[in-house]
Amino acid sequence: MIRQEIVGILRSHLMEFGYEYDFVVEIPEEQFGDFSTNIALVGAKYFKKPPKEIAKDFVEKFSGHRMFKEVTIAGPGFINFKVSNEFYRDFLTKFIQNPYSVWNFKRHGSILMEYGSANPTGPLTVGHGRQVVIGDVLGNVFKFTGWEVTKEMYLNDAGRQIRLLAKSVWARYNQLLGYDEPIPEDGYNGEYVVDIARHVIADHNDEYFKIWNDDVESVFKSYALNEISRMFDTTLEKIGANFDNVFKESSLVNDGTVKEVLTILESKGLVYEEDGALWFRASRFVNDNDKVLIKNDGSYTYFLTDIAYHYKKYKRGYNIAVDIFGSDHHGHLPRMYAAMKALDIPEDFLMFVLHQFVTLKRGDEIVKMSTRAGEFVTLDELIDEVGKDAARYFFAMVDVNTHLNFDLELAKSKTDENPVFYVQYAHARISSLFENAKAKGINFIPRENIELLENESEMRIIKQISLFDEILERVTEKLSPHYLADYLEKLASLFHKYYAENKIVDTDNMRLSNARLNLAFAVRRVLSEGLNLIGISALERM
RNA sequence: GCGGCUGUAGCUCAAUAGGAUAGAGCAUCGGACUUCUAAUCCGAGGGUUGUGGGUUCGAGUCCCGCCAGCCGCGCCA
Repeated sequence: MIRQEIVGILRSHLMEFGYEYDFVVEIPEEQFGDFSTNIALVGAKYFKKPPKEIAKDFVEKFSGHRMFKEVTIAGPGFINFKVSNEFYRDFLTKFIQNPYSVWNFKRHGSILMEYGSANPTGPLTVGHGRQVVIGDVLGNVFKFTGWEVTKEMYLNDAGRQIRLLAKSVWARYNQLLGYDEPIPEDGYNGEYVVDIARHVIADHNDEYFKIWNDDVESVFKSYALNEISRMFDTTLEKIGANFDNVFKESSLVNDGTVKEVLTILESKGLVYEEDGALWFRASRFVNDNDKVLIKNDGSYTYFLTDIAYHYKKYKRGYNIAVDIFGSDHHGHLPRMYAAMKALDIPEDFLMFVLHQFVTLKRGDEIVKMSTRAGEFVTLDELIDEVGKDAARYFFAMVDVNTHLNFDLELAKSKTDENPVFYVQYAHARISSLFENAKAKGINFIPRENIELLENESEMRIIKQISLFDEILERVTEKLSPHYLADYLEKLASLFHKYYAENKIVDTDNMRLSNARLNLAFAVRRVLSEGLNLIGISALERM
């Protein structure tokens, strides 16, 4: 917020000088000030003057400006700003009165977030967990910053994999009834497959023993789907993922969207037949090979239904669609962009977040997760072991592009090795301050005595508070939630330090106590908003 | 072979559109609880940013080559 103001002022001064070019206002190392700009350095080639002289011209314009305590030139020509205490105190007062008056969120459009999409053929994995948390947090932040958000999960209930699962369940069903039917090749081996078979037996006894046809397949398919959906729901609830909608692949076939898309592509001459299959001319739009839409056995590829899904997303009126996948799906991107172009859907409609993989560790030991052998650690087990808060925090705390090393021992530990509690503790600490104040007969009055705040650490904290909206914007621009976690840790750290150095509740100095409680109050507000967005609990007491 | 991501302190990670002396946490070592919660705080050590070139006032960041790791390159999803 403050940064935007500085940018604005600088830009208008730049225009007065008769120039227009890009520059940055950033937060430098503390010794240099609160904010800093390279406007004079970048301007050298336009002004045709040395950066330091240009800087001087700018600095003159700032003399006597109420917002700043100091504007100086340093190094090769940086202009450094030190914001006045008065300005910070005004900011704090406004913030406490109504945070939304200082949070600079515009009204944005509508956005459809798709994530956690999985074949309903087995339990959600740890990898899905990362994806779900990234999606959930991004969705929360988008909503908070003024977007209309729909969080959606796509269920691939129409393809070959779900049929394989049905057949696998049927094989287990026969085995349970005493016939040694082998699991199909590429089938599913996990224990949950046996559980589903048990359900079928409970309801139908040996009705389908050694009988396999299309009708039987659809029976087993629906048992499998129901069971797996229930498993998904349980797990998703445990990790606190709030989907607005589950979208079934099969609905695109049933409501004719797939056909509609095929018709459009055909009418544009973008499909052709070869080897008994129907192909899409992806190579016309992107640097990739053509792709199959309909296989030679007449069934649809995942690609075709996914095109239909995205066509439908666009038709549903969203401004932007964000898809979150594991990085193993990056091969899917070019063909999707090609399809969007083919359907005349604007280029900036579809955005992807590809997150890197998760490695589970127990101390130094890597935990093997092999899906085929059915010996994976499921997301469910992970949450049971480390808890929702730790799981979410760990998934949200690193850049989506960074391979995540998830240390189970660390996530579980209740010691200060664990970064999860740091922020929560700051929140709990402040809550206890207020209890303490109350017990000592200090009656907290919002916005009173703020003029008594004057030391460096107090100003640092207010500055950090003032950066909240900008950090959230960054989360949505860069599509990575880790900026928020970093921010909250920094704020918590500043507060812990402040707490250690200053007595906040002090009956010998009631007015100062009230001033400091105001500051603590604002910190707690930001912490709880931030923790909320990440989806972990803001505790009153620890 | 081609493509995507990654390589930063012993470990896990940051570094805000190319900015100033590359920062945190953990671990290690040394301090701080008769005083608002020590799940905290203070201090110390720890680096040729994988490697070799290039671009410029300035490179962890951009370009080219090389090395290493992960992931793709299906009529799987």
